Amino acid sequence: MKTIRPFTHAVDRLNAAGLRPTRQRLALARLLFEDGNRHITAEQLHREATEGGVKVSLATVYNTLNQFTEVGLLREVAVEAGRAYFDTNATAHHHFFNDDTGELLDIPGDSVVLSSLPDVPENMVIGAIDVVVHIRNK
Amino acid sequence: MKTIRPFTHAVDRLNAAGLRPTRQRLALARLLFEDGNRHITAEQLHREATEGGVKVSLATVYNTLNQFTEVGLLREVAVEAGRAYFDTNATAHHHFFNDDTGELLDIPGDSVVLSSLPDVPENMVIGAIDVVVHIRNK
DNA sequence: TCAATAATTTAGAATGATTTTAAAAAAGAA
DNA sequence: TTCTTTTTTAAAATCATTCTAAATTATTGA
Ligand SMILES: [Mn+2]
Ligand SMILES: [Mn+2]
Ligand SMILES: [Zn+2]
Ligand SMILES: [Zn+2]
Repeated sequence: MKTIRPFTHAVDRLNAAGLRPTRQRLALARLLFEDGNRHITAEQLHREATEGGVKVSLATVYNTLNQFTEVGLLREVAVEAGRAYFDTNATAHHHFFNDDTGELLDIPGDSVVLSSLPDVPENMVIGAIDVVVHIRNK
Repeated sequence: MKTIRPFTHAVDRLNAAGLRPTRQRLALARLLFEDGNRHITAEQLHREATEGGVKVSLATVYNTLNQFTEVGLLREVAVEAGRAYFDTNATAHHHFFNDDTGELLDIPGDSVVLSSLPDVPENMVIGAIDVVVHIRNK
């Protein structure tokens, strides 16, 4: 008996998001979501697709990553100027960033706690809180 | 009677950092440090200099911002891919980032407290912790 | 003071990431 | 099938940043 889990298949995610399950989008969705959470750049995903025999242009990889982000399947994480990382875990969580290797890593669930929040400026509201813990070897 | 304060003048900062106090570096140092803390991009600083009658190339603005960062007079803050912000407060502190306007703002001293830190991966050490609180209007 | 030397600045080219354009291909509807 | 809309794509364009190589400026040490 099969347990019903949401978004088990890439095609379901795309349908739920109102995006046509095209060959390219399906292939990229599989690479992104089929093996647990990932943190990846457009270039990395494009290389991975190409090496895996998926014929897709870099422009489409960018389009797709941006579309997935718009519909909430991904989120963008800013760790250093110049490179955009996409995170397959779109829920609120924080990151280690290895400054030496450029690797982005999730910080486990509740191991970072913000015990107090600052007063937000007049007429402003908090959208998201990003904590990046920079780490290096040794 | 004059109170002796460190780095009151731009020239002192440059000397202390072992950087020749050239016309361009002095002008940029004044713009950066003479009116309290600032968060600024290379383009912004270049425009400000140019409008203020200081003749300096964009390449030199980049060179200078990078040099100042290397010697610890500035630090770089990553808030969104594509743009590098430089912060005249190089000590540890956190930021509000206005996603609508691109304005970067200090969070007052101790109003953000990380009450617990994550276990750092094997053979790794924490370099810095950046907290960015994204805010928007209304 | 003055040339020799070293550091700095600069215009413009180059790079790298990302977006745009406009046309071809694919997908969905009828 | 056709018709219509969406998607993909190659190539060009854009934007931030760095590099190159030559010109300028600052420092050194007779
Ligand atoms: Mn984007
Ligand atoms: Mn830099
Ligand atoms: Zn993550
Ligand atoms: Zn700051």
